[in-house]
Amino acid sequence: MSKVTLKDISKILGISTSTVSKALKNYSDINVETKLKVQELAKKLNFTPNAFAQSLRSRETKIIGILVPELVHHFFSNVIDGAIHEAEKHGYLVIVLQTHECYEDEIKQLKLLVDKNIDGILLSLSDKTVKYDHIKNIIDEGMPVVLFDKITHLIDCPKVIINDRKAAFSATEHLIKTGCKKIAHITGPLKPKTTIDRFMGYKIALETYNMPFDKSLIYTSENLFFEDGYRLAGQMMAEHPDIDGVFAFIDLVAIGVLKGLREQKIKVPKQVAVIGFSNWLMSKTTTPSLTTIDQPGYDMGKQAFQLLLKNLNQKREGKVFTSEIVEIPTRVVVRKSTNAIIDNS
Amino acid sequence: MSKVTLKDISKILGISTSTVSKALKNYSDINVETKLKVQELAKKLNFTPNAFAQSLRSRETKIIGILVPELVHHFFSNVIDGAIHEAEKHGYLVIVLQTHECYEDEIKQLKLLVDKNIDGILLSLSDKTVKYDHIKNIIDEGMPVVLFDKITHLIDCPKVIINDRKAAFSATEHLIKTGCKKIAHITGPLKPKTTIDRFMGYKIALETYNMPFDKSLIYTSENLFFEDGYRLAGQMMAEHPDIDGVFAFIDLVAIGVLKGLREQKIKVPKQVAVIGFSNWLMSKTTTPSLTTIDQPGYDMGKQAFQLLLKNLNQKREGKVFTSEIVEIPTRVVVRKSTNAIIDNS
DNA sequence: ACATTTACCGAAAACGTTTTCGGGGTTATT
DNA sequence: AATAACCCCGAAAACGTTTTCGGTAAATGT
Repeated sequence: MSKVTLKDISKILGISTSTVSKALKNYSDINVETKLKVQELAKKLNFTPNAFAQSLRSRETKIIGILVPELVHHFFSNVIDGAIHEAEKHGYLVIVLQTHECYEDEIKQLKLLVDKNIDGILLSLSDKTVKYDHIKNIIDEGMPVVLFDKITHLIDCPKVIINDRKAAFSATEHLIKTGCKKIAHITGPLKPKTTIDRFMGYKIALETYNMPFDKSLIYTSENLFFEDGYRLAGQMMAEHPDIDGVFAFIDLVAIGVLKGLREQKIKVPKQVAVIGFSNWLMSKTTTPSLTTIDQPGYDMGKQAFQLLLKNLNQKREGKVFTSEIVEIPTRVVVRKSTNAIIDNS
Repeated sequence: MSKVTLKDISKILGISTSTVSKALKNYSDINVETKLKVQELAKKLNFTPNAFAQSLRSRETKIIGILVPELVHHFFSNVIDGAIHEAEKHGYLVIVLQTHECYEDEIKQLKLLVDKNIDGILLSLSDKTVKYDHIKNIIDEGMPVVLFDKITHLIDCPKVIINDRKAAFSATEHLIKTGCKKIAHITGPLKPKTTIDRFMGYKIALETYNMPFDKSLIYTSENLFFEDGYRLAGQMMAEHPDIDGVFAFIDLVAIGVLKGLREQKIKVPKQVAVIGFSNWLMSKTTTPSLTTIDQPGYDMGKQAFQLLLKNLNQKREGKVFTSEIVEIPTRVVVRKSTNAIIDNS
């Protein structure tokens, strides 16, 4: 019933636990026959080393933590998926926790992870986080941390990001190149870097193509709900009936816009083109299907773990942590909610 | 830098580690002043007990595992969300793993969890699993396991389920009560209990309302993709132009059906009504919005952990495991893809 | 005055593994 | 025959915590 230990094996074979341990790990100072005897018996008894005892000695758990704002979220669940897979390849398991965009929760959850003596942490900041001491402290105490997606450059550690500014530029550019003359932007909650970057990408695209920037074309969705897009579609068209393009912060809001426009009998993309951001599963199911920016969550999770692994090795060798930054490429996924590209040749 | 231990504190105060340990745990045989001194210093040095050492002694990790077919899935991510929250309330952390509907992976991932000496496992079976020895074995060896959603009654352990048959009955009944005379059913992969139950619910509803059961009205989506629903919408209407209701196994497929019907200029719900299953986030964003069955994932996760906790306590007290079965209620979420209920009064 | 209780503390073992160090025995080298 | 080299194994300490079991000294009771 209870687990087989080294001692059990050693007693049966009449040898010491040290010998058993070494036999199982193929030490060179153990006789081949002894090794075989031990390994056979171990297999027969289904011996698996006690993880606590190993951890206690090696100071390693082979467990990492991942902390995201929301687990029930197409993008983040993809990141977690990628991280779990990559971790598993290297013999690590993953504890998942959420902040629900709450600063206090972020602090609390990080403490839980640190106290469990896990080997490292993958972290995406909550939107509310504006101070970073709680994170700097755990890094200073030797815990490897990798930031992804929702990051800040005020923390010195490895990071995995997309270039939100560039991606937003591409999104806006796509609208421009498909003939849009008056493009609205629905932005997100104001604090996070992501919001600012996507807004900047939008603005720079307009400038690049010599189009006027009009502050009144910026609408805000604080909580990024479907209903926000639906509502804002009405407000936008009332205030600016000649809008012919909308770049929304996130697919869910863009889909709300689609629905709002449809109810106003406004043709998409003929009269108004719409582009979203993230390429959620649902964006290909809408009518018309939604043009969007692909934000490869799985890859981010995978890369994030790889960066973490590097620093786990650095730590094991007593070396200093690296602070590499990996940028994951995004791309425009062209579907039916935007027009075909105009060929000026 | 490295963690503060009991020994560190004991050396500073010139007392034994036993005393320190007992002081921190408020043992009655320690002088109040000593306790205070110890507790103050512990707080000052930011002492947190070493989790490995505790686990090694107590044989408890305060970690559980949850194994689901797919993490990137609206329903399962909700279950995980619920489980994580409930677990955290009781001081447990959660390791998340996936089977990707693969039997071999299920075996492998379970072994990983067992070998980590976690305290218990929440498990939803893969669609491919038809033998259950790997699960029975770990239960027999004393690991508390709770099954949820994708279950089998061939394993004796606590379970959290929805009544798929009843839910599917309600879905079909809703179509009938809103005037549908010829109702197709899109079923899922053939083996899992869920598929059979939903099919049975559909069939029993027809019988109950004296409607003919026609085998050719049963269509199958093996992988439950959006594209399946889209394709089947065409096939269905070609083979049975007079279909006026569709009950799909899952929302994603139902949404594919919606899109397929739209392209054939078939009015929903006027000509054909559609009902899905699960109440995914996207089902309220479609046009028309999708009537569906709400499958409360968060609650399932929460209840599953509570059942697990019961057996963790049973185990601690050396008692035998319970095998309670909790059924989570579902309900029809009426939206715009089905007609209004006909009042016969 | 002696016996007994009470209050407080520490030694030690235990959880199971890993690894260093050295010892004992055999074989090979001068 | 003495020394060196080598092979194989085990004792022991270490990781940090918890808890049992005494033990000493002071306080109390007779």
